[in-house]
Amino acid sequence: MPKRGYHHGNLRQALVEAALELIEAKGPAGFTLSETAKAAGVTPAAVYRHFDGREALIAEAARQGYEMFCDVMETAYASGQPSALAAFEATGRAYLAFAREHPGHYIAMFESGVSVNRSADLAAVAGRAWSVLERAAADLSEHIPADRRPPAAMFSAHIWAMSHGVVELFARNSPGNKSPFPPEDLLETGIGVYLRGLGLIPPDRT
Amino acid sequence: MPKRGYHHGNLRQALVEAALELIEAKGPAGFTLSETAKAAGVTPAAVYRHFDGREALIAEAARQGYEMFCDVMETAYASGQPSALAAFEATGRAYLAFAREHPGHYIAMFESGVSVNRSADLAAVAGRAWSVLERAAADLSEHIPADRRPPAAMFSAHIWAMSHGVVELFARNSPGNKSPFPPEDLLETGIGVYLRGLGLIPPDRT
DNA sequence: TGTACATCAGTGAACGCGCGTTCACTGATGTAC
DNA sequence: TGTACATCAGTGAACGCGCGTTCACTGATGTAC
Repeated sequence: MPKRGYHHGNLRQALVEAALELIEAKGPAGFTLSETAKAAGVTPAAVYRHFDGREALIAEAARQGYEMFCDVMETAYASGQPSALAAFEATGRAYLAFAREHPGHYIAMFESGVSVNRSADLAAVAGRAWSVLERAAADLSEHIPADRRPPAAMFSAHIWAMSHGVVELFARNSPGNKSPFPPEDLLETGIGVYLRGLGLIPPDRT
Repeated sequence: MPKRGYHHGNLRQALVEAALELIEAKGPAGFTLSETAKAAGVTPAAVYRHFDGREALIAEAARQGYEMFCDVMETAYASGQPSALAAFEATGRAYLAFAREHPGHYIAMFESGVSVNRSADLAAVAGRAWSVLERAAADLSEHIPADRRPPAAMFSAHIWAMSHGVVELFARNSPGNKSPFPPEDLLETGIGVYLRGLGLIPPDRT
């Protein structure tokens, strides 16, 4: 880290990180441009050297989140290859791990109210993330007889919905919303039951 | 409706309804006490005749939501009896129907940041809602051999997670987040696959 | 039925606050000669 | 190496705004006599 004088050096990224910490600590509504600037040790006006405004800052945080999310999903997918099942299960675990390790990013991506269509960049990277999950689902569904096979998009939508639901309802340390089970277990078993329902894993495997 | 003069007549409920419409239209962050008062045709200060403040107003909206939610869940559950499966499926459908028909309530309940432990009333009614789903799951899981039976709480957590995920990701008209399938279908098929995974419905029923 | 009065739901003005944003500026950095 | 200068990242003061909340008040309602 170079000396910190009048010029910050890398304020842009420092702002994104300060924003993420605030979002993580106080939720999407708790984030303000002014507080973010203060947390980065800078005047609110300085933010405008790097971003068009408040929304652009959150959007950049979300974009970086999607970028990382793509990476972890792709890595997980590759790690399970050539087994379609192993690849799929790895992406499910990666999803939850991402949400837990990067709650600020996750909130910026899904709960900040920033539309994914705000910019072409954002839409592109979000689409990439989506497609990893869909590819994993499509690979896996090839093991299902064609006449009983649900569309891969529906398959992945189910998994995404369950993953997101587990994150929102049980993986947040929201006061009083005590989770009856560790969210990892909840998601793992939930997906397990679901896959068994598709006939993709044997009925009596636990 | 009595004449609308200086005294409103039923301002308390009118405020709750105005708040719900605002939440529905602009999301949980878009809700403000002042705007709610204006929408009800009243000065912001008048709100304090009926509520302790901003939070108390949202909490009351959430409470009424949980109340209705309990009712529809219980009705759905009863409607499927004595078949545990029919009762369970009806509660799933009722969940989504509630979220779609009463988005303001749903948001107040799950996305407004109001803790369910804010008051004893709220906690009690939320617990009741929770328990309907759990009871439906418990009934149904009795048809599973004891050694392969997941805890009913886990079972219902899975279903709740998938339901909530479908609502959040696919049942909102958020711009650009186009749903590939109608959310009703998504949830119905998702739960169907899940139940098949538990061996609760025959493998080749569609 | 009519009058006096208590009640209390709603008014309207005011408050302090933090927000996002703008603007002319200043001072550190780095390049040209 | 040293000086002049352009660049531009950050300052600090100011803005208008809407927020939640408070307060003394006013005027409609309904009850007692």
